[in-house]
Amino acid sequence: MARATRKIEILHAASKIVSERGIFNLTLEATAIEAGVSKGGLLYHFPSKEALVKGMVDHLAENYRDKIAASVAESTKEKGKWIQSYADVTFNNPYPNKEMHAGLLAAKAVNSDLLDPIRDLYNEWQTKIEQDGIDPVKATIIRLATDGIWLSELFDIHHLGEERKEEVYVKLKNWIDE
Amino acid sequence: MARATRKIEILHAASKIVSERGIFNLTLEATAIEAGVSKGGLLYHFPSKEALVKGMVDHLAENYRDKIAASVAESTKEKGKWIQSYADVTFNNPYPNKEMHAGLLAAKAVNSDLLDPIRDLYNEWQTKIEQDGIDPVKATIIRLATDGIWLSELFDIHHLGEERKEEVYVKLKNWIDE
DNA sequence: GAAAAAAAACCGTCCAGGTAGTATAGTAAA
DNA sequence: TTTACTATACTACCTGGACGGTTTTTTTTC
Repeated sequence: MARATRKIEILHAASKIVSERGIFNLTLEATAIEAGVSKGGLLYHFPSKEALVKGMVDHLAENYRDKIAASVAESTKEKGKWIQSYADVTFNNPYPNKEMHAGLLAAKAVNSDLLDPIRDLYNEWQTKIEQDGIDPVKATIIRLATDGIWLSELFDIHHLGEERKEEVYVKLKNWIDE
Repeated sequence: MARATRKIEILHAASKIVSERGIFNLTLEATAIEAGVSKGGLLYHFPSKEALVKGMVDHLAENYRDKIAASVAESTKEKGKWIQSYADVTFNNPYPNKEMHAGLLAAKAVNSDLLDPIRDLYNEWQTKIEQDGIDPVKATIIRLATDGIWLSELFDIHHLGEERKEEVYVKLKNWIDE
């Protein structure tokens, strides 16, 4: 194995293009150039554009799952560790979120079915969050609010100031332990 | 055919295509066919694809603004009528939301600057929501949670069951008046 | 442990099909 | 006369993917 990283490099390149230049600029050639590989080389790893986008989504879903799981494993809380971890990771990790944004947009554009791994992820989390020792409705609201932050970052629609964002974060956190 | 409606029909057709077939199928020809107009006719109203997408966003921003404003005007509440209206409209109006989804995705794909009218809208609402007689952090959380519903509908990621959605809605509503 | 064979990783060009936008000539109604 | 279109043809360009190579790495054989 020359290096399993080549595939990953290509996926990062693709995400970068979507983030910085938009989905219409995600072409095979542009991705190849960004990744420093030839078009043929790219097609060796991902035999079609759809395969490339599928690769993006699968990869980020796995990453995100691990990230949350690691945070949960570290937690010493008795109740609400899942929702706490979900909020922590989303509020404090701009980087994987950016890849997530790119992956979601690309998948939505190319073929909605490619979003299935994300759907699975959400279903898993929602189940965990609802069975985590706190009121499931409350937990769901916290999840939704966290997703709301996400939506505004995805479209750059309305950035809460850092201060207000922090206030929201603290209030949600306290609410978990109430 | 009535005059002013043609442009709007074209915009609806464009939204429909984005919703049902994805952004890559939003071509000038497909839009013209869907709207029952010739390609030349479409280009008469919208001289470029970007102009078309701009039309989509401008139109839906205006619509949404009116919708919320109407709900606020109807409200008899003293406090929290803005956040209440925002939640009401978003939770209970699947239709304009669909157009919003299409417009957001199209604008994000074609040219992020086209999202400016939506940004203005959000800034206006956020200001109103924070100056509406209730704790601004609480109000912001409710807004975010409402946006969270939106996110999951946009990507069809995780549909809360109707029951849970209703529970969330009720809890948020009660929280406003607390 | 070196040579040979096989597999994996990668290159770069070519092409058919599609798309935005232009051009033009004409029609119908207000 | 202007506005609001229809219909068709055309251009200039881009893109996905096929294809036939080449190089690098791994495995097998002697």
